[in-house]
Amino acid sequence: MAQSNVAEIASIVSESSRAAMLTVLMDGRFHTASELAFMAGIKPQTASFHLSKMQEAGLIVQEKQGRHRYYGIQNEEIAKVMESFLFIAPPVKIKSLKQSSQDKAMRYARTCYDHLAGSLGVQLADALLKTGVLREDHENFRVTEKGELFFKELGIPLETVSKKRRSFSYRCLDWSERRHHLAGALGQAVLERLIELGWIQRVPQNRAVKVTEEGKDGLKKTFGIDHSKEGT
Amino acid sequence: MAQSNVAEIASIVSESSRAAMLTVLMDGRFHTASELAFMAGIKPQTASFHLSKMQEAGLIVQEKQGRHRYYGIQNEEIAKVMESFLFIAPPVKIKSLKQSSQDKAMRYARTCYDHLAGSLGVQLADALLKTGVLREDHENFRVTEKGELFFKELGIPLETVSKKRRSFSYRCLDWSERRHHLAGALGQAVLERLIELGWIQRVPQNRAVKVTEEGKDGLKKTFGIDHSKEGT
DNA sequence: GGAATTCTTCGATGTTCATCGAAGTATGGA
DNA sequence: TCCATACTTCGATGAACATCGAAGAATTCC
Repeated sequence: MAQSNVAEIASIVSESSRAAMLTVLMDGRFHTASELAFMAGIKPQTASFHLSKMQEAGLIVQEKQGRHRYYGIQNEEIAKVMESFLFIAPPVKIKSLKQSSQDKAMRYARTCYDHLAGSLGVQLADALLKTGVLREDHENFRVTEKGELFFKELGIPLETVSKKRRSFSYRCLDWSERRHHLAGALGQAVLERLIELGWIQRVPQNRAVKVTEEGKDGLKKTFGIDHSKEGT
Repeated sequence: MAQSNVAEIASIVSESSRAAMLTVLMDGRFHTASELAFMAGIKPQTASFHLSKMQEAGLIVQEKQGRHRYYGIQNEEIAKVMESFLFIAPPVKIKSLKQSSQDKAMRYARTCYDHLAGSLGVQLADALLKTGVLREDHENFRVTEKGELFFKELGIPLETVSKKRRSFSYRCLDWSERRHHLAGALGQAVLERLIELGWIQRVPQNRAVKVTEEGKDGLKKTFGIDHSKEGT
């Protein structure tokens, strides 16, 4: 009767190999087909089959580069929905000490698609609100006059950022904190800049990011974020 | 490898009969097993099988009443994720004139779990913000002092509403409007009150709601909402 | 107590779909 | 030109699972 297309999207995500690949892609970076196959523990043929299926469904995009094919999440909205899944997905059973510390690290700070999430991401958004750099404006954050100066001093040229044809600065819900953090082009720019400054570093294996010693200092001075403990 | 539980939840929703039943349940009301079976176009046995599966997964809850078993969406979070699915699900292909006007009506005003959504829901939240009844406060709306008086006059006793053990007044994202509307216990209370006042009426077949003649008048006077056209 | 209703459990059936081996296409390098 | 790499398409296999008939449990009505 009331055949909904919700089922179609869900059926894509429901397969464990595909879900695994999507989870990998949630780091916001592009990955090759064979890399994704390896991460999901399947043969390249099978991965190819799944990837084309997900591409057809509009969940991911492909970019050819020589004999490699790079795959990435289609856009922010897809990433957002994937993230929202974690809201109701039962918490992962922690089996090992290693997993436990990984989980802790992820909850503290991770990338969500192309911006910063986790406790650190939420603290950052909070700090920017509190100091009047950003203001809440319906679904989005808005940069105040004071904010324009702030980002300039931080080394983020807003003119360039706002030229990209995507939503500039919207609020993204954080599954571990259940609070919003900063997303959109501005969120991406901030993440990039923090990495560039050497304040945080991506962890190669997963979406977690690590705060460096300079980072602790810089985050304290620039944003007033004091963090006594963090994940491994 | 990195077996995610996201896949488990998705696999529940991915089956078309289950998706159909969940869609029906998204009106926020409880329905009997046989009613859901009929709506999904399957035999009672099959529906029973699906319902127990969804219950086990924590998506829905059961309530026994005599020889009937009533099923409903587990909680707001589940409803929220279901709603967020519609964000990325491709728009339904409109085949008939009837479908087209149904779609129009749904977009104009519908229930989202237990509160008001659609264009009307968003307009309402906007109006309450503009007049200073509510204020945005992170993920939630907050009732101002002025607001307390407002709701009292509207016939909604806030003391009673806030006693319920659930989030009082949070912001829910609207798939058709891509804007937030009012959810939580307060959102439910407002919907109930508007129905009680006879300003809006539920449509039996689906989640759409209809604004009555008194409703047009009342919404205009109380909230300043002027609506020139609505769906059928 | 007996009949009707509402829903569930069990078992058999058939279809859908993920998987991988084998073979085919494109790209890059020697 | 030939080979290696990266990825795809095709076809066969096997397993998971939705479906429904039949029969069983629980409840209400007479």
